Amino acid sequence: MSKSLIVLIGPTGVGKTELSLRIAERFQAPIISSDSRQIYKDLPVGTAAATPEQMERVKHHFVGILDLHEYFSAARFEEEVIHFLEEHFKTSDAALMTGGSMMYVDAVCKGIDDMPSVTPEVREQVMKLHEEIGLEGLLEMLEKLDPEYYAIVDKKNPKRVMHGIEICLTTGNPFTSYRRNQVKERPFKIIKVGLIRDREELYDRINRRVDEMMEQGLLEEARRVYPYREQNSLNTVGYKEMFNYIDGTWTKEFAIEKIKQNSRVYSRKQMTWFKRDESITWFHPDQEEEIFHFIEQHM
RNA sequence: GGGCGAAUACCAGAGUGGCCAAAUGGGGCAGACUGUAAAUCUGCUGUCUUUCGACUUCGGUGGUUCGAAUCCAUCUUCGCCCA
Repeated sequence: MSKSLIVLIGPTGVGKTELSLRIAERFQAPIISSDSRQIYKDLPVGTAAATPEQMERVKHHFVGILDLHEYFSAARFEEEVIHFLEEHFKTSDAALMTGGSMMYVDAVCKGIDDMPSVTPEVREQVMKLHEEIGLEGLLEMLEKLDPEYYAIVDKKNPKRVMHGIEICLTTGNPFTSYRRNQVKERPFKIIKVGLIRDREELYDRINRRVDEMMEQGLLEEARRVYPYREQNSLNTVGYKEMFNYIDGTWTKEFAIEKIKQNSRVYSRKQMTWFKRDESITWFHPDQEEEIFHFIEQHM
C-alpha cells in the first residue's frame, strides 16, 4: 500500500460530507477540507461545514481557521496542504480531501506555478488604476508590460487583467515568466472519486438544504458577520442574499429563493469544471460499497 | 349595462407601418478558468439548417396596404372607472 490522497469531489449539496466521514473512518484518514469558504471562522451554517459532532468522529483540517478579513488563495492552500501531507504521510498511509472549491482541488492535485505574492499596496494601486483608467487603460498597460499574456488573457475579465498587472508591478517581470502551467508530480497517489446525482435530485437536495440552513440560523449567522460584508470571504452564496434582506432591499422570501437559485447555478459551474477532468471516476453517493471497493483497489 | 386601458417569446417588458425573429433585464442552458475561485468572465436562448438562408410568430378572426406586432372592424380575456 502506498501513500494515497483520496479526493472526494462533486457539486454542492450532492452529499460529500456524510460520505466523507464514512470513507475517512473506513480508511483511517483525516479529512482535509478543500472549501474556500469553510476555511473561514464564523460561517458554519451558510457553508454547510461539518458539525461539531461530525468533527468529533474524524479529525478535520482547514476548516474554520481564518478570520473573515484574512487573505487566502488557492496557491496558499496548495502550499499548506502539501506541507501537511508531507508530515502526515510520514506516519500514515491515507488522507481524504473533500470540498467543492474546484481550483483548490486542482491546486493540490496538479499544482500552481510558484509566483511571488502580490502585496496589499500593489493590489490597491491596481484597483485604483482600474477605477481611473478602466479596463481599456489596464489592457494598454498590460500590452506593454507583458505582451505574451496580453495576447491570451480574457480581455473582458477585469480580474484576470488586473492580476497580470499586479504580478508585473510587484516583480518587475512579466506575469507569463512565472506562469508555466506545468502539472506538478506528487509523491503520493491521488484517487479521485466524483459524486453525482440526477439534476432534479440534486436541485431538490439543494433547495431543501437551504431551508434547513434557515432553520439552523443562517440569518442570525449573517447578522453576526454583517460588519465584514465587504470582505471577499463573504462574497458568498447564502450571505450576500441575506445581507440584502438585512439591508431591507429584498424580502426574506425572495432572498431565500435567490440563495436556492444561486446555489443551483454554483453547482452547475462546479460540474462544468469537473466534467473535463478525466481522472475522476464518478459514482452516485448511495454506491458506498462500490466506492470503498474502488478506493481499495487503487490504494 | 356604459366608459377607458391592456393583451408581445419561459417571465417581466420595449417596440406603435418597412432597418423586427422582435431592444433590455430576469430566468434557463452551455462554456472559459494558474493566485480573494461560492470569485470573475463569455456564448446561446421561435423552428429547421454547419453557414448562407428558409419558415412560423407579437390574444382570436377578418380587413386595409406593395408591406402590419404596429392601422381598421369584430370577438375573447384581464384591469380600472361609472352604474
